[in-house]
Amino acid sequence: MTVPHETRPLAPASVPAAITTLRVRGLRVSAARRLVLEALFAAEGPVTAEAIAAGLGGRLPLSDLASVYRNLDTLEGIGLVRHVHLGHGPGLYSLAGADIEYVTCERCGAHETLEAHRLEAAKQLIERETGYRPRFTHFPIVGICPACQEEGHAHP
Amino acid sequence: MTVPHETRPLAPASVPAAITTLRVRGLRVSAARRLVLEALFAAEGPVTAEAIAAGLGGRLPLSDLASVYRNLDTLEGIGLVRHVHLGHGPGLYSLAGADIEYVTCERCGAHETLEAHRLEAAKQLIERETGYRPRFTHFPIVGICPACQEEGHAHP
DNA sequence: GTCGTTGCAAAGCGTTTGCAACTAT
DNA sequence: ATAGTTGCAAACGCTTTGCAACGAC
Repeated sequence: MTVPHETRPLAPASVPAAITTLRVRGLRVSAARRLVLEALFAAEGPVTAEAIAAGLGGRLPLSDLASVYRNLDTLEGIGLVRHVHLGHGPGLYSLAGADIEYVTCERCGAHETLEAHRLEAAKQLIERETGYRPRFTHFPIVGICPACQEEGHAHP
Repeated sequence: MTVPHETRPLAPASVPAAITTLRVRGLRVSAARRLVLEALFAAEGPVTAEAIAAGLGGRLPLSDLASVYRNLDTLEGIGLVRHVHLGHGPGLYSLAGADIEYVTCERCGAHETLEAHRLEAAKQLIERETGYRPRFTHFPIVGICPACQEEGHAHP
């Protein structure tokens, strides 16, 4: 998915609900695909494909990493899943529910989630100034968190 | 450099000026290092390490890609160079001159540069709302450019 | 039976690292 | 002479791809 979220997020309420969506779209319901969904429902917060493949550290069966990536991509394509890039590490995947945006600290990696409407005023200023309509869902706002600001500007 | 720009940007005026900075810092002035600087001065806009190693497509001698990365890192460490990640591709390097920030389109990859002060009001709103002080120099604002907005929200 | 999907292995991309040879100081 | 630096090759982390076997429909 080069351009995610072109489909409106569907905010699945449960694994069965998500599976119904799969069937409606004519996609098959395989064990591997079901596992990805279960992992995303079981996880608290966004997780790596690696973590899903590892069964969230033992809570679920292992699956093949390549298949996890393929399934995440498929699920993202139909709007059930989204992912965000916080800093340089691996992408973090989650269910495509509420309209969530991210802020992350480029110094310590801390991050926060925000309901999109809280940034609406700022986004409109940016749009007026640049013409671009900002979306902090796939790539976050990157800056310096409060704790790192207090540490002065010295190297840790 | 995990956290770039900790040193104030020095805005070198010319290759000789940058080389003076190298000497002041006690760093050696090798041919490879000089070539990286020449490439950055010769390039119009930010360029990939690959492009520098390729001599900007013939305009300069070839150099070793690993050395280019090491030198870019060194030069960034002393504040002569910065780099930005626009989308998923390779990092783009430039001389650390004026306080420039970026906006990029996640749909078509277009991007614009902005003097940082133009976004000051928006950044203050974000800081008030999140506590984070935004910096769009290393990671840009990502959104949808005017052209892609007009194309509606359909897939291309 | 068909065709989407899987698991495995291998490749891909951008970047970093180990190391002996080199060279700026 | 003594570091810092180079070039090469090999590894890295994350993600994608080719392909035969498999399984949902």
